[in-house]
Amino acid sequence: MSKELAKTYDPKDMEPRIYKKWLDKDYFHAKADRSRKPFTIVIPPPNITGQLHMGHAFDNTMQDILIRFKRMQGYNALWQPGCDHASIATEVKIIEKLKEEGISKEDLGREGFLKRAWEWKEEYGGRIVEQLKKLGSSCDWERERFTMDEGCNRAVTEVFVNLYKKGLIYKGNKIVNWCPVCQTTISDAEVEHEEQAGHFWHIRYPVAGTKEAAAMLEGRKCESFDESNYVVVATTRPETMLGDTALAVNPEDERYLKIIGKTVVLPLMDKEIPVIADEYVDREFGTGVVKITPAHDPNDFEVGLRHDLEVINVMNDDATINGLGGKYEGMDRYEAREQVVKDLDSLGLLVKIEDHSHNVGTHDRCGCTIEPMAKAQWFVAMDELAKPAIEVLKATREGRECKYGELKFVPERFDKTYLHWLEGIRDWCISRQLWWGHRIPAWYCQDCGETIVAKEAPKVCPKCGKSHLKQDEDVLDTWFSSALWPFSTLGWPDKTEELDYFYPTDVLVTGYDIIFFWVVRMVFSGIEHTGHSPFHTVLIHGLVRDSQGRKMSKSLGNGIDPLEIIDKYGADALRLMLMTGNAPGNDMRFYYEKVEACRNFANKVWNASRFIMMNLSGDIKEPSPSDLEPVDKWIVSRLNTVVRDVTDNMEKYELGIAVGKIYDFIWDEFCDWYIEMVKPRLYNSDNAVSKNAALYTLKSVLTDALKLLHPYMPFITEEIYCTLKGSEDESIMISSWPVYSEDKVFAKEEKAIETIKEAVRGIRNARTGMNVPPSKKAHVYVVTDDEEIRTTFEEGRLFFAFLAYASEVTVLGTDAPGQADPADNESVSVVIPGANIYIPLTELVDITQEIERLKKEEARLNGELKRVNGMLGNEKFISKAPAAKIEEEKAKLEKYTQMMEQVRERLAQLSK
RNA sequence: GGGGUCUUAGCUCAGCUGGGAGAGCAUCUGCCUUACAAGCAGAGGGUCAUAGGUUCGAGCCCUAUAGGCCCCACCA
Repeated sequence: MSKELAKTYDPKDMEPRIYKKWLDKDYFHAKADRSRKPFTIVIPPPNITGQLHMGHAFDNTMQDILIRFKRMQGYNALWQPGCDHASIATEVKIIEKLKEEGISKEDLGREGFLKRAWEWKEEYGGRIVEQLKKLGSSCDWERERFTMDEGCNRAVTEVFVNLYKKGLIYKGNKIVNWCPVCQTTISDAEVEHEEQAGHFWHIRYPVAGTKEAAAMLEGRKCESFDESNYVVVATTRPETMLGDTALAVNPEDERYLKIIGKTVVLPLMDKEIPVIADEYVDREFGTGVVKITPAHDPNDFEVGLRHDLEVINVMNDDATINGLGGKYEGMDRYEAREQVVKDLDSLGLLVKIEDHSHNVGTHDRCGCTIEPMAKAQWFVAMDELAKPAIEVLKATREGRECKYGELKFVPERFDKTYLHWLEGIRDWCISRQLWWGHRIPAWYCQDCGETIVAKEAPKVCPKCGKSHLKQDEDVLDTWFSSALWPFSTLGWPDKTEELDYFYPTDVLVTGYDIIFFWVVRMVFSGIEHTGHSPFHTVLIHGLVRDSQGRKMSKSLGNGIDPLEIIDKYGADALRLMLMTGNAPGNDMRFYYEKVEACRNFANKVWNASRFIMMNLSGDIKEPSPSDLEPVDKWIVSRLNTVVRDVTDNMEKYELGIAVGKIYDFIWDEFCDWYIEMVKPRLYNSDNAVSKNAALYTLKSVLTDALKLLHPYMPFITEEIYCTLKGSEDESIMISSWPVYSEDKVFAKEEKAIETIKEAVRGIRNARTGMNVPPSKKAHVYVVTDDEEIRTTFEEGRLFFAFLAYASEVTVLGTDAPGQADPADNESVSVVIPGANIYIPLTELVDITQEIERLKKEEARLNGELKRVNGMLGNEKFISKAPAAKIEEEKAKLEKYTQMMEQVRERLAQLSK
């Protein structure tokens, strides 16, 4: 006894109920099992600060589709879930919250703060997981992990220590990106460059020992300058001159040859600095003289290294000037800039100010302008790590074997993004001046200064034996642990069964915006620590934008909450909307109309299923092949093709194309044609065999179509499937994926039904053209000398009549004896290949209208003939095109020629 | 400065290895045809940005141009 589907499609109660069932049945759980092939996806771990947004919905829908598809195909599918501690993002949020309570993180102290952070994690960490469940995500929740759980912590320490021992992690005093607001370093990937309008200040630096220098040193404004006694430097950041330790010119610049090796006096700081020659200086740019501030500019830092210049950091961590900045101490960097310019002007050293737009680095999180600063930080040396990560992708693309496995991006164009970043990569600054995160496993001996990097806190210093050790205060960049995610979650560094079985994983799904942050780092980490690329395919998607194409963002307030959409339209509709009509890697816009259209499709599926079930009474037996009618074979054959194409598309990650085909099949072919075609058989109980064949076909085609749709719309398909099976113990998600079969190819029936469809369309078209209401039935004559067509219409008489609003169908030959000639003036005619169809509409027909219509048809055929003849008349086409294509065109020529004859004949009759 | 990408119906977008231009929404016309008005049956609407090229054949491949978007980059 099957229970009935509710009258209207209502996802609201259904979806949570079904999700709970799946959980209860443990369908999402995957265990290592040597007898089966694994398929693994690791989730991009959402931040514990997170709320599900459209981007997550998009990303996770794609993953769920792949996982469900593979699971149905028989793979042992694991979707490994978990969350990210999101070091800086979470810390910032907690600080905000503390601020509301009127306390700072320093008030709490490190330990107290961490306690609060863990409380935060407990409170908010589970929220996004609940939201992912609402979306239908079939993650193996029993394996849920966290980047700061015990296992991940061990992986992080292991990696850090290993890389340190290999010399690939080092502590160095280098220039880093410093965020004065967050008061921490950030990596290059976290810096956003934006064009800003600024100025070029041209400043005189007097040569040491000149009268100009003397005047300056006395604090007098110099009124006249001797040209050879100074050089002019153009700078966009005058305040950094407080830390200048040289001026540089190009060694081949004739203008400045004489001054190389001399010293100038640094204005305001009143000290002498050398003029050096370095290739780095572009003669054409600015004045050709560059001030060198090694502590506050990455290029200058490099120049400083080459020339052994002093590095003077003139700023505090909040970007105010420090004690090394003379009288500007305490001023903010922008205040200092103003004051410096003013002071230079009063000394007569400011030549001019030009407008100049230049790129300014900002922190992607807070938007604050980055201050490059020389600081002692921990780095990962990238050169050696990048090489195999580049190699594995190139090898895959070139079809070469690679010991690191395979790696490719879908779509392919993101290869370039990946390679370009890796090829130009600089060392990765991994230390952060934060508290929430993995603390760096380095200890410093307070007595002898030794640095000890170890998995466990050392008791005594191995060098001096004293026990006065202090751990490094900093934590690691949050991406350091994310980089290990594909293997740390499977148990690494232990040799677990899971790691052995599920790793390397298969596909990674993520947005193009985090290729640098995450994908690159997972690949080189995976290769370095496990010997393999952590996945063979990276499926890249774009951003979900608002209806005007803007990024959804909090500040704009244009974000659309997926949960609201799920609440209103259902998760299935949302999922379908996200996957429809979008090419891989492209951004998409969110429209309510699109969600509605998808909800309507769900409703269509619902009602079609309801209709079928309404008619399923008693036992439906599998009919013998001979009991299947041509229409049944037609839909089976069509489904078979769709199964093949959809599977093929999905295997190539063409998820949008695949679902488009499923959608068209269900709506157009199955609902609008097949169901309508079999209705007369369902309503007529006289022929039990025929009715059974129809019902069986309806049920089996629906079942397979639901299976194809299941990865995209898991809830509705499960609900219908179970109702159809009459048992809640069944589940479509563990049913087997339909397979293409040669036994289900019915070419003859496909052709026959297409002929009938064409006739039906022609008749409907003609009737509409004459404004005949469907309720007005009419006698339809099919006139043909083609035996096959004749049989087709004889066999399909019942449904043909139903679809063509016929009171009666008569099939006859052109010279049928004893029949009234249907081709009299009082009828409408429809021409299809191989046959003429006449409908006497005595009282309604309008001859002029009919002639008009036929002339239009004649024109259309003319166009077709012209095209075909053009091709076939082209010698080059005949000699070069594939034979099959030529045959195809010849067949068309024959078809159109014949139809044209029929049309002209009819026109001649009517014009009499 | 380098790279990528887009320009297809009024709107938003598909168009998989080149072989008769598609969908959804919108518009127009009929239909309450006993699964569905969240529906059914029809209709109109496109020199596929521009100019060349390759090819028997180009929305698709190549080159250039125009405009839009994105990413990367240490020209002070």
